[in-house]
Amino acid sequence: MPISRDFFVRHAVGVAPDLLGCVLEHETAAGLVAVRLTEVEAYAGRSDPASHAYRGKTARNAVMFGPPGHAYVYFTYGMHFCVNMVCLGEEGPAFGDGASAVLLRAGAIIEGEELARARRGREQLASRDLARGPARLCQALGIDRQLDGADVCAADSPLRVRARAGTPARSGQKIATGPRVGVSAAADIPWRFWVEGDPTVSVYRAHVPRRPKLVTP
DNA sequence: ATGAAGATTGCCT
DNA sequence: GGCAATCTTCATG
Repeated sequence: MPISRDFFVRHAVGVAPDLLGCVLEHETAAGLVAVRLTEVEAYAGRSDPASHAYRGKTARNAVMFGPPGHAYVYFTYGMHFCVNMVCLGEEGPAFGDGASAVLLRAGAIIEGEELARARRGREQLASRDLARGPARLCQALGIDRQLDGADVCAADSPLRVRARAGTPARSGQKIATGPRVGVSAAADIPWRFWVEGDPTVSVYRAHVPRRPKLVTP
């Protein structure tokens, strides 16, 4: 049974830490893959310079301006997908004027590891690396543009979120926070949340600006 | 129409 | 730690 929509009907900064320990599952003809989430990042809407919603609604980010509890999937770097959970906007219960979301950055595969491994391509990967990173997580679960807008609170949806059994604290886990990864703007705001000590949490990599384009003489 | 940057990753030295 | 891969999106001319 999927998580209640009410879970997402609040701001992303509140939702993000509560998503740790929840399960995201994607069911396809090939089978089902499920991950227990271990790392997420919150993005506020219009007020957040790092958010895709900062400059208003466009064709790409339209789902973020819709109702909470749906997936916002985007394509980046010419080859990778990342998935977010849409939450409530900043300006109250009226949908369409806020657009906050939580980026799912990493998790541990708890079901369908064989399929996840096949999708990831590399046979020699350690289990912990299968969904360690936002684009890897999407690749392991087979998430692509087709799932943009999918309702993760509906039982008949191919992409669903299941509530965690207990709080991380209850199972002896601590939640750590820090600056978001890969964002140049608002780097001082600690809206990245992860399960401390979990081996599936992604390793930090500094963002390197690309070298300038080569001009032909 | 054009171009620069991007919520990244894998492989190289 | 550095660099290439690869293409969509958005801002600007």
